[in-house]
Amino acid sequence: MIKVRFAPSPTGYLHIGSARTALFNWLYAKRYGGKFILRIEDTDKVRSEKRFLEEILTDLKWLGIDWDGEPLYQSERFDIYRDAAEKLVKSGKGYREGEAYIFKVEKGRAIEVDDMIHGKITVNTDDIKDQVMIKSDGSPTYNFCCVIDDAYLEITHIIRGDDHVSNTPKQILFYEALGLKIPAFGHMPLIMGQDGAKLSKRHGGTAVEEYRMDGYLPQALVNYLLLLGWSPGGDREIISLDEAVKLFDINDMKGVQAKFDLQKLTWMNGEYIAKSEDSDLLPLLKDRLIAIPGVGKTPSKDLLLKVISLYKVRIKKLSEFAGMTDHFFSDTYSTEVKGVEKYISTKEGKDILREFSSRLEKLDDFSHAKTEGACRAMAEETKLKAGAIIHPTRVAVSGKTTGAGLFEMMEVIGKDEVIERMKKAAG
RNA sequence: GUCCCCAUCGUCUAGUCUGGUCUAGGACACAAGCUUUUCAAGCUUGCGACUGGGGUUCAAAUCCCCAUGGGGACGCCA
Repeated sequence: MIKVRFAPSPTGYLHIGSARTALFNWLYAKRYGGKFILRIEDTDKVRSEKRFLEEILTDLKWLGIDWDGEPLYQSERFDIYRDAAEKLVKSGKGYREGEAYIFKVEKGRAIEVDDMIHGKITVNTDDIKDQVMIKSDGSPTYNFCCVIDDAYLEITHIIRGDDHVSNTPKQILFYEALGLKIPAFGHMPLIMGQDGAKLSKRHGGTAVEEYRMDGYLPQALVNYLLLLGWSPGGDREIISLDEAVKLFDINDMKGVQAKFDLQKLTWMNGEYIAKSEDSDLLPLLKDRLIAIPGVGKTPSKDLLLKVISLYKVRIKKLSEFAGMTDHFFSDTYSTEVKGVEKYISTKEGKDILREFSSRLEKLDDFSHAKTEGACRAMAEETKLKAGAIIHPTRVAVSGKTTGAGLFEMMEVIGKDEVIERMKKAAG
């Protein structure tokens, strides 16, 4: 059976690159009906923190990645690592240097790795120094405990970032010395920033959590990450996790480093938001709305759903929603100074608002069809363009020059409030 | 410096393994237009790439070599 693992170190948040590694391992397991194991690499007892681990697990779940069984903690296995090192020293394959256990590397050998993504990689042991197995403080080195645990967990395929290719021959040496079965390896290229440098904060954030907070949908982030280094072939781009499980083939992974394009991720996020059900968006948007000053009380579900259906096509990130729609939920909404100056600080603007609001007042039915009819009729009679009425009204009612269609907006806000705002703006 | 990996539009990529159907396809971004009450969406069009040089072959984006460029690793970090 296929068995893969993801081995985060709880010394920080979940990096977007690590999330991608986890994602492809998970996909590989799901694709072939295998198991996906979590191993916590907490050998650095000083830097490892519980809160980091919790956040990593939260992020994985958020992305839709689940794991089999309980995670394995390396911090609980120091004795096992030491025993293995001890054995190698006793058999002459290693030596002591103070408290440390060092592995002796046999020179002049070629180590071949048949990488699932890169193909054959050959390294000469002349380029590998003797390797520390157990450090002077008693903790194991990464390469050593990694091998012991991967063998213990019976991992069949190790899929990880390219930054590990140089670790692989070292680890193979350990597998051989310990008489353990060597798994298959696949190294995927790293994600870079737009400028080709290592992905960092200035490229839009490296923590999965940051994207969650900024209002990216997990489906969008996963879809985007999927496309970085993998393609099912052809023109397919919008792919769900379920579909990816069916389509995934590690042979389709590219050996090329890809640059992280925040613009494309954001575009994709907008696509996912627009296609989401209003009711699915509601719980995600509600908390963000309540958090902004002025809204205070919890808006009604009915009102929220109406506004969501009007605005979900206009936002690219969930975080944009509150600022664009505050006028539906509060009378202390934000206003654009420029819009006010242009449309309602002028005499014409005020005249139009007075005239239009008095016409609206006479309506019993405040549906968008009726209010639009009133607007068109007024335009006809006064020889004004409809836009000349609409623009000042929009600013008076919403404080903004952009947004949903004016008449739909007015219908949602309601007659009394609309008239009040218009009169107030007209002075 | 040494070792390893990689190379198609600005970016992500299809095509490369199994040379010919590629005057290289799609998406993001950008530009123009249509639609239109604004914005967004939508539709149409445009811009835009096989890193360079040698081979192999009737034929190369596709195979080989070299150069160049990019990345990674050389920790008693993980």
